[in-house]
Amino acid sequence: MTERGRVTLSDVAAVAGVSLSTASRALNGGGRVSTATRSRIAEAARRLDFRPNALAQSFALGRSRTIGILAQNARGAFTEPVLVGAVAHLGSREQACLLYDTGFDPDTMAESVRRLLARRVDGLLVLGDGLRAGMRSVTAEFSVPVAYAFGLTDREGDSCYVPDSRMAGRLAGEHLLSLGRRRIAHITGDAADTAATGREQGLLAALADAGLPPAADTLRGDWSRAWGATACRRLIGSGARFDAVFCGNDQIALGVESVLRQSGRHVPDDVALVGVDNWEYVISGRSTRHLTTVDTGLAALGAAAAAQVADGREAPGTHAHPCTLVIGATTAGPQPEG
Amino acid sequence: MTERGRVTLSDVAAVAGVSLSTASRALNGGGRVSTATRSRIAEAARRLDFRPNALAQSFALGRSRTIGILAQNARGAFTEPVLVGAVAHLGSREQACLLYDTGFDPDTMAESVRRLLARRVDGLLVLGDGLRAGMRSVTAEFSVPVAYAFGLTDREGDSCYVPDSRMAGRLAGEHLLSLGRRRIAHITGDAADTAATGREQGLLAALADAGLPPAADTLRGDWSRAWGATACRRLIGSGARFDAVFCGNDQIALGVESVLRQSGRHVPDDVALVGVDNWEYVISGRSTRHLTTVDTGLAALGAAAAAQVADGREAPGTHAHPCTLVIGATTAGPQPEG
DNA sequence: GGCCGTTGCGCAACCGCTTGCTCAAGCGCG
DNA sequence: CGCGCTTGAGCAAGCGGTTGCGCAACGGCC
Repeated sequence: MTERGRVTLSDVAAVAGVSLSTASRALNGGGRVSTATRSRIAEAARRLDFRPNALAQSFALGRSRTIGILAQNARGAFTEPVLVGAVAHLGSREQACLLYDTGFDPDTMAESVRRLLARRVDGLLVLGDGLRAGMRSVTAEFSVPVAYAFGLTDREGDSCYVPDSRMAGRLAGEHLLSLGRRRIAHITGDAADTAATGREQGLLAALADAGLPPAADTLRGDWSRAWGATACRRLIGSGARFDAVFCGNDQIALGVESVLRQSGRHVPDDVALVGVDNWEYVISGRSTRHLTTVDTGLAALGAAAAAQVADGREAPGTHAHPCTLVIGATTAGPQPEG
Repeated sequence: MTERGRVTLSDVAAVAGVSLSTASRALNGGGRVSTATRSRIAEAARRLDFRPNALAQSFALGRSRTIGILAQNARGAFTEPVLVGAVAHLGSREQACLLYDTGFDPDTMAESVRRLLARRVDGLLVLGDGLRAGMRSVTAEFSVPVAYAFGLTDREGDSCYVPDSRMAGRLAGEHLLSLGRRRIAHITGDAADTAATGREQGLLAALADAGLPPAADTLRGDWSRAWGATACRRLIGSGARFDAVFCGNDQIALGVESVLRQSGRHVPDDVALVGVDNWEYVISGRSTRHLTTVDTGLAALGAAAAAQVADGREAPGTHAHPCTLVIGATTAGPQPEG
């Protein structure tokens, strides 16, 4: 025993003077074992520094302690945080994960599903690539829990986790209103993207609650800085008066800010600015944040979806994941730098 | 057989009319099996759609098909891409991964190491948090391959993968020189960070090769946009003449750009600008990139480190991972928007 | 005091696959 | 023609646990 290898359960049993089965039952909490015997075995395990062979255990139990992850585009800017959040959470629950980056090809995806089944994964997390199109549901092909993050499926009742876009718009709107802004314009991205429409709805709802109309019709384009600049010029050119702009994402906000300054307007005194995505990272805590933005909480979203897969039993269905407001210089105080 | 469960190897053996052992050897390629028998078994396996029980296989082989990942800070802005690159690569090699996000506490780390050993991981990837401080080497505690990404260890001979900071500076410098810029200034972050010093050295080397001095002394501060703005004002105030600024990261570059414009200088005609990190994401391919930057290739770095762990046999030692130049509007052509 | 229910523990089967060893057959060479 | 080596294939052990079932001891109740 303990020759030069590991301590096995039979070592523990021998030391405790019981049989393998009793030792197993004692350590797993199940079965009928007297308190005295149980503690004797526990003590022996502790003394020997017994660590169960996870491989054998998994095998005997038929559970792999592994969660499969199917990503349509793991390297996407938005999927990365979701993925990391999920993987980190799984780690904290002692679950390994096996990631297949399938792209959008149904055949590759089907093949990956077969591989995961062969590997006896304990659960499956499917990572979408945003809200553009519904994913094909694979829930029925698995007997283990399946959840979807950052995307919706074509099947009712699947556990889907998506950012709460309406909340993002509402948070931004309410923040601007709380600063006394009354003429709020909205510049956003792709109208086909439900993130854009959700954020817009949230903003409009906040404005409606305050009894205010938007300062101008929503300007829709793409998600780029260039579009933000173009749209801002158009907004200025239209003659509309506005004291705040809610931008569909941070890139747009940067473009807008740039044009505002060129036109002689001061940010945030003349025009306050809010983006979405919290793309600006802060390395040291000292530096102040430039852009006020809404953090969509993607990592937490990934963790929540992972929790559903690993631990189960949140109610199935679509979960809109909350977001948070992050205040920066573009809505607060004077803006001293850059 | 095939009752209601899975197809097992004994089913295949029975169909092929051979013993379990022969079937096992035939499918694994090893042992001595005649070509005829081998193909008969392969055919049977195909017909039955046999998929080996990965759990049992792992158990018998003593390999978990799992790589441990020890991250000091998984949610760091820079570790995320490294992590995703690594996890994705491991997936393509059929390796699961088990992530422990330990923080910097040595005790937590030691406990995680023990857990990973108990789980019989096939390899270990340690994810640092940049180049600030050396990590404690754990290579000796494992009999399986260990690699370190995004950080160096306190032990000679470990397999470490870090970004090539000098190359980043050199690429930026050579690009600016190739555009005809001759008065290149440098604004960068924390002088204690080897990423900052490496990039600076690379830039200076490129300038020296061209027989040019820098346009001004390097300005060192932090990595923030605010510092970029401050430094740029200082640079202008110093009266130095310059037609390009290489910025230690993209945030600094944004701050610099903002001040340049306020001061009436045109980017890139009057002053060209290069950052580092490639922080600007591009959602649709159409939109043009704003900032010229150096992509440090963190995902590829993670993949390379993972490859070393999973497949082994690159030479051990420190590997400086190459980076690439990404051209945007701040060095190319006229800058139409924002 | 006898009977039955409960409790505590061990025996042995089993999970599905890998692999060392054994044995039989085939074949070339002296 | 016989010997020994090579080749092909099977037997069975073992990996390290889990678990159904059986058995013995014990205690309460009529």
